[in-house]
Amino acid sequence: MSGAETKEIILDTAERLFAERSFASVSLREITAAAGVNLAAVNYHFGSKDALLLAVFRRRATDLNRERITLLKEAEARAGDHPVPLREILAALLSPPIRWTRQRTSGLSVFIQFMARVRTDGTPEMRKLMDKDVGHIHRFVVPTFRTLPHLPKDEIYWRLHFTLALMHYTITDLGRLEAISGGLCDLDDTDALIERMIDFAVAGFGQPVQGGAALEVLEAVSG
Amino acid sequence: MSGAETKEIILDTAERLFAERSFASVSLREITAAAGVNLAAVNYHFGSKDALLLAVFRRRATDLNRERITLLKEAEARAGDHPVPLREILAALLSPPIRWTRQRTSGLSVFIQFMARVRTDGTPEMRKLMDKDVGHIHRFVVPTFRTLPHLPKDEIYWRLHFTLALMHYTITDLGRLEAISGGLCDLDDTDALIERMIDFAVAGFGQPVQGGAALEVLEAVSG
DNA sequence: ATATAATGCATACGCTCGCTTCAATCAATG
DNA sequence: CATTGATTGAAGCGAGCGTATGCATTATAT
Repeated sequence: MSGAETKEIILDTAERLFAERSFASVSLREITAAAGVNLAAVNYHFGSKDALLLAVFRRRATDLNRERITLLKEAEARAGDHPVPLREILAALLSPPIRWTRQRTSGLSVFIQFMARVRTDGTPEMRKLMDKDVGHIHRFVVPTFRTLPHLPKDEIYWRLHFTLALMHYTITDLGRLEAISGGLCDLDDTDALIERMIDFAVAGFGQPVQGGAALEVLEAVSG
Repeated sequence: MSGAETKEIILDTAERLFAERSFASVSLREITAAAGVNLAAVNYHFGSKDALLLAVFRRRATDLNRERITLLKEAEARAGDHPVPLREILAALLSPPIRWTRQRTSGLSVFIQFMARVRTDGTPEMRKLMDKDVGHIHRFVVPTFRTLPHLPKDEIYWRLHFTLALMHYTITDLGRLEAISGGLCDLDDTDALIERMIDFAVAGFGQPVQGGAALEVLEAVSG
């Protein structure tokens, strides 16, 4: 096995285990045993456990955001001079991570769960990783302002926050839905799942502002 | 200091630390040091670290669900023979944990974050705790079926899932919203926050079913 | 007041952790 | 084939972990 192959196997295994359990509860011995490599390989190739976590993150994070931005730019191109329909902005934001989650063959799937864990595992290493990801959201805030000019900006932030909630919770706790519904909900149709989620979010954006009606937004929302 | 006092202090401190960081990354030495008690006190009063986690959970979980059920029953009483307005069902489900989160003086606040961590910390101990909480949701599913008889049941499950997402994400990641919005959003007005969240969810419930319109639900939703 | 139980405290055990060391092995090069 | 640099393997280090033990201290009850 070449050195590069060893690195990849370690990254894959660590990504999977970190996605499943908390950073502190996964030991290097467990990772290396599952990966079939020597214990010392992690420190040789990555330097430390913390650095391994960072490497897992780095390997895929840029890909994900690139995919989102590509979708957003396509939507902007389609819109021309007009504001981008909200539905398409949200689709660019939500569909890549959801799709990644659900293509079971690829390592991208577990990476999304890994990301979700990073957001909730309160260790300092995790928080550092999280902060690297805040800036990308702003790229989606700006076109949303333009699409929904009648909504106060703080209201848009709130509703984007709730939209991210849908995504985040769906990624981490879809199994819970299966348990609650007794298997009634079809979790395998990814496209339908994304549509459902976007429908829900778009409806949330379309509601009038608290304390005052703003029905104009309904037009912009439906694009 | 009496034995009961010691137990309470340990529970408070453990609850806080477990809310902040992952179960595995918080050591008994850290807990007992922060609590100002002896290291052996945990094993004396609770038996083990796992048992301490369980005790933290037990102490408050019943209170939370009792409060939710009380609100739901009040809403049912007000409704009489009519279906309970969706808004009130969701308020009963969402407002207790959100209120608990935001009353900074009380330990209830950190307990909600503790619960949120339990849901995402993938350790086996945590999963056991999670499973204890599934059943309570069903109490809210049934009246929702009755209020929205035109919606397919799986659709209701989906939208309840999304609603729980709003709650969960808001509890865990409100700081993120503050960062993204640059402090624009007012996070201190709890009532307004709850209203916003319920508005968003009600709007999501009010949308027509995928592939077909069902405008009747709009009446039921607004109650 | 004295006996008895409950609790607090300091310490230590056994274990696993992340990390290091150093010799063995492999691959490529001259 | 010998040499060299990169990688792997096995063993072990000190530190921190959860837990157990033994004894001091305090509270309770007769």
